[in-house]
Amino acid sequence: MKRQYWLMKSEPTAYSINDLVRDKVTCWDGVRNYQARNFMRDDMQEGDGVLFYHSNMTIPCIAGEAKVTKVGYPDFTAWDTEDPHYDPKSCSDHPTWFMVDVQFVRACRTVITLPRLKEISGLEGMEVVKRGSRLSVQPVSPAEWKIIMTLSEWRAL
DNA sequence: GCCAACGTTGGC
DNA sequence: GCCAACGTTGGC
Repeated sequence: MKRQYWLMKSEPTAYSINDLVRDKVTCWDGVRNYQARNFMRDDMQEGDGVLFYHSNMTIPCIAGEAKVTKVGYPDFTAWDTEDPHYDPKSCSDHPTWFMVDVQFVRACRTVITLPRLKEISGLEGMEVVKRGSRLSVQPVSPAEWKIIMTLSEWRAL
């Protein structure tokens, strides 16, 4: 299948691009929204591009690029009663929640802020620039991806 | 810290 | 199946 692109939100206090630099690969656990779950479970393919987005900070921003290295599989943190995202409705023989693995690709030399994204012609349709957008995993069109790749210098590590 | 927007829950 | 109440997300 043709390569697809995504934007994935993380609160940097919980998990930041620097954490991904350190870990190289991480499982994207803790998503508890059906629409976001469906993207991870049904649509994401190995090699897909990911924009790593820092949400819930003073100035939200795209902070780096990652790629999908493992397609959707059950989010086992949902079965862990100690986990903050524990969900008693999910059981291991019929999991409710799914996650993917993502691998660090490169970081923005200077992050691409949300206010800036809103000013860029061609990005008006992006989910993340829309008011009230809460979806934490969202598709990005090839055209949008291409534009965003020109908006920062990218630092491979 | 506030609050608008949104998703989920549960009573009916 | 409707919808009010509630909890959460996330920009500001």
